[in-house]
Amino acid sequence: MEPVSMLLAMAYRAMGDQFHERLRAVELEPLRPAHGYVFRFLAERRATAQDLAAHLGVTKQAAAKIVSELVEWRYVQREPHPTDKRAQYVTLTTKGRDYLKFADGMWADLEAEMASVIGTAELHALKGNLKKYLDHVGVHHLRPVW
Amino acid sequence: MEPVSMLLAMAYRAMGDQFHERLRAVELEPLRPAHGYVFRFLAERRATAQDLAAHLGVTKQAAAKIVSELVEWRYVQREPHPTDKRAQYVTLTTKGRDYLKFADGMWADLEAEMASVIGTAELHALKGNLKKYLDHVGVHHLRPVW
DNA sequence: TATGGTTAGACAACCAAGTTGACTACTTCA
DNA sequence: TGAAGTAGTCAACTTGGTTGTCTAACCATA
Repeated sequence: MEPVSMLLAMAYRAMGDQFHERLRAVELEPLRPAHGYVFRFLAERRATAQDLAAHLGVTKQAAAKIVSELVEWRYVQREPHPTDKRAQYVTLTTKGRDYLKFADGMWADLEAEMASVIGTAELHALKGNLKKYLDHVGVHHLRPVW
Repeated sequence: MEPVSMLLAMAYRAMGDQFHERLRAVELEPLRPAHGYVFRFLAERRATAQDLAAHLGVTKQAAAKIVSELVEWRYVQREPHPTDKRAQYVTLTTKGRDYLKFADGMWADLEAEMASVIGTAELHALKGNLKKYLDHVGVHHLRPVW
């Protein structure tokens, strides 16, 4: 039997491929996986470009480039930082939140398909065990898989 | 609860991070994930650069570059194609097979750690369900997650 | 058996997404 | 209040890919 690592990679890639295939049908701007990680991060907090850089695991210059792109496409906007005049907060616009909602819907569809294949209880157990493992290794949030 | 897609990505990335961390301690050449996919593919068959390109989902030129690199490091070697004078087979050297064995051992260690956290039976069920899903979506072998 | 279409691999020019390094303006702390 | 550190920008470079072109070899068919 294949190692779990390989099965995890295959399953993740299979879902991701279907996600992007469905996405291609509707989207305008060429959104890449990195953008998804940004949206998801910004959904939970206000963040500076530096915060994003740390989260994505890239340099601040790379993060700044991504932010500029997303600002241009109006998915995010810059706001003055209340206390630090050097910094700017980056936040989701309505368009950004709408996109995230749409993407979450597609992920949920793919999850439902998985549930229909392996069963709801099995899916629930699978998720529970993955969480247990993640908790054990101390991973608590999604970082990019590149 | 997070979507499965996210849990799969997190778990895969968590295992991958540990793998590369352990790898860093011993390796000489700067092997990247792409190389792992090449080794694993070559372990099962003789392949031309074109076959590799198709498997990796990159152009033949990109595949050729990777092959040249691995030949230089002596992980793989080129062999004349028996019937097609244009083509060359790429095969693993002893060094390549040794590396693969070593890597598989590390993946097995990480899997054992997972088993110790969630239980052997649970791990077995998890793998079985992932395979069932992969079978349903028609994915039968590992393609790179980039 | 000649010939036209296809394919494997090499070479070159280019591109995208990251990097490092340097700088300014502002912040923080002893 | 001065020195060290930090947010963001600009510019040069690196890397890992791309497209485009070419040659030699293959293969189908008339």
